[in-house]
Amino acid sequence: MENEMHNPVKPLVDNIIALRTSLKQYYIQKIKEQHLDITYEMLQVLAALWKKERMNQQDIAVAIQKNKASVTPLLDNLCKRDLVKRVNDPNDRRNNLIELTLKGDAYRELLTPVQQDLYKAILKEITEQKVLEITEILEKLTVIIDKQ
Amino acid sequence: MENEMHNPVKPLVDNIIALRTSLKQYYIQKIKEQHLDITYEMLQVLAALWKKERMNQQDIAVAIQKNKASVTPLLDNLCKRDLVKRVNDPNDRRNNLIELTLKGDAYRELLTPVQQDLYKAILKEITEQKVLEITEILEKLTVIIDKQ
DNA sequence: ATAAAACAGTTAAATATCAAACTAAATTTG
DNA sequence: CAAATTTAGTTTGATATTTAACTGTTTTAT
Repeated sequence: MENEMHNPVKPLVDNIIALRTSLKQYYIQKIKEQHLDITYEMLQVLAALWKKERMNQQDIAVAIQKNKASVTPLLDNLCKRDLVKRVNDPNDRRNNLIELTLKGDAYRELLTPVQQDLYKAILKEITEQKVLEITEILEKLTVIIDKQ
Repeated sequence: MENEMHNPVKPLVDNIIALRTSLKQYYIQKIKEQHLDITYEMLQVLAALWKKERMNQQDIAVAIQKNKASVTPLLDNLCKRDLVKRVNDPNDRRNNLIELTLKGDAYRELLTPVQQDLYKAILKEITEQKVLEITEILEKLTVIIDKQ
């Protein structure tokens, strides 16, 4: 959002949006280089499942910060590509438990290095101390905004 | 993106995405409170035009960090709502010059306070010095990521 | 001057997003 | 225990996003 006032927060907001765009573009490019037929958003789902298998769709929605109505078509597309499968939960028939297929798990080996490369590149130029410090401030910022 | 390693960059990335989501949600809520029939993305276009009138679509795309193919339907929707109009550029017939309508300009009075309120709320809890500092680091981060 | 390249915008097709309304299942409450 | 509420997931409808191919216009280079 822009206006004519001089306010230091405006460039900050712009940079947050730009940074998120750059992150997304980074992953899109790496996915393309490996000729994988997935989107950034599908990668977000896979990454969440690499961390914790067998989540239901609601858990996935929370983990990747999306609306549960967005998760339904995302999982449809991941199933179509044989990367995950939906499994009934016998203990609570409302749940779809989401499981990685072998292919979905194999993508881990292809894509976690991509993540690690980026993290290493960042830590080569910014100290861990600084990273922790701005993480804390961004967290605080999120709280402030959510309070409004 | 997640994995099992302990890496301080992971929480930073998560916070960037969360913060962008919070920002978007903040504006969506304020738009809703005023019963305005626009999306966050349309607001981004309007805000760019409040700063600089009569941009072509390419300029708008750059200003709001979107693909030019995304800008076409965005402007279609803004025209449909009578907030902007497309004007032919006699000097370069490739260009659509985008102009605010009276209604589009009136939205400025409704929505710039929303922006200012947020900026003030942030500066009440985080010093200007800190804001400038993290802006600089985020800028640096974007450069690092784009270089990969 | 003309051919090639660059540029602005649109379109198509696939995907993603969100709110709201909905179904079905589980839980809470009186 | 039955009714009310909550929860998980889907659907719908409108919008946004991306890449790639395409049209028309302008600029560049020979």
